[in-house]
Amino acid sequence: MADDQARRPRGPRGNYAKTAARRQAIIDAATEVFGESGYRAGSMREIADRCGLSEAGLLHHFPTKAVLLENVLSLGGELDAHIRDHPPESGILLLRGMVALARRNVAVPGRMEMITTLIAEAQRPDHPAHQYFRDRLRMIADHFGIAFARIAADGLLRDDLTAEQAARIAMSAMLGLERLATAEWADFDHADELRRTFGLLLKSGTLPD
Amino acid sequence: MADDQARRPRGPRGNYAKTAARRQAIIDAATEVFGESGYRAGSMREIADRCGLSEAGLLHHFPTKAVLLENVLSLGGELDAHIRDHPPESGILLLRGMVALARRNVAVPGRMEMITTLIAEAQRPDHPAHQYFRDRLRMIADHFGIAFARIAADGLLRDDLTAEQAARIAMSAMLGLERLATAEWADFDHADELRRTFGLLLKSGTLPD
DNA sequence: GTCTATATAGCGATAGAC
DNA sequence: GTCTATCGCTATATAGAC
Repeated sequence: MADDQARRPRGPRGNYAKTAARRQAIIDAATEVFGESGYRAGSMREIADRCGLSEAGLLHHFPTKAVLLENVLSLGGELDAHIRDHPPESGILLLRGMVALARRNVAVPGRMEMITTLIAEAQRPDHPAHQYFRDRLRMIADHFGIAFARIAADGLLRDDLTAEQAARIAMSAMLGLERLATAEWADFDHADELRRTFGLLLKSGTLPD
Repeated sequence: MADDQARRPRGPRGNYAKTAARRQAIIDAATEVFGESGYRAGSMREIADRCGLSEAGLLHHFPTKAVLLENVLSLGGELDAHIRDHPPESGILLLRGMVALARRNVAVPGRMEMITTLIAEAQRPDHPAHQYFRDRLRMIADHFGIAFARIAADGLLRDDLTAEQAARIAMSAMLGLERLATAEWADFDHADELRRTFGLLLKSGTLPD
């Protein structure tokens, strides 16, 4: 595998594919470990062990622990980017997008646990992921705010709620389900439950699937 | 402690008040530190420093870090005991009790942060507080289950929801608001927002205050 | 690119003086 | 009841051999 790559006259030199695969394996292991133990308590040794690597070998790919965390989070950012880069044309569509996002997040093994664990830990201003989660929460809040402002303008919101109240309730539901999802006995369909909650906020009583 | 008890026939001897005050100061500091850094990352040194005590001096009052955590949590248990020991006669009253509990929890400075932080950390089965938070979540789930079963039986539940669905939504709302409460820009009345959410689940649309 | 060996630092906890 | 001093452990990160 390495020899094929080395013989090519142009393009990347070393065996990049192998390195990329190794990096991905490290990121996957780090997601697991950070999810189980958090950032600070999760050790580089544990991550290295799960990749069949020594600690120093791991540090060759990611020079510090904080850099590794950044890479783990930016992977998650690709999911979040879906919200950021796709401003939907209607509030209802945005709610549906949130349900879809929740569905995808639960599907990635260990991801929910990692997010829950890191969010709590990152409350500290000096935590490497503090700013990231601050921005993420703010972004989610803004999007719900926009969604319900439009829904209210379209006359689809329940009469006894303001757009701000509805946005806060919707956001609490999403955050709460994230936490409930980590309980092993909570074996219901989280995304569907979120859809049902959103429906309660509308005049019609349901959010179309 | 055993020696003191053996020697004195009745009534307290030494300056017990001073010791009790010191213990309380330690618990307050530990609540802060565990809330900011979590149990594992939060150090006994940091806690000792905030009390103006040396590390060894702190360990005189609480022999190990785990024992200190137990004492910090059992303080919170006094709040939780309110739910456990006061089975209300109606589902509506139970919901009102939950709103009141939320109101009290937010009022204790640093308590919400500590709970959020420790819950995430205690996902690991080997964490000293794992069982405690497992039981706590289970207890909350059970109480919501009972509450909405009664509400449904009384014909007060929305027609398009089952009691189980309503209980899950209510619980998610409570957990989500706990997390939202730690965001510094979320300066709304969390307990009132919870009351509003509960109202959405009822046929009447509102939960009486 | 991966290893062994090591530097450096912080942790919880103990021993014993005062 | 509180201190200083210290032990034993684990952590991140570096240096240099292969």
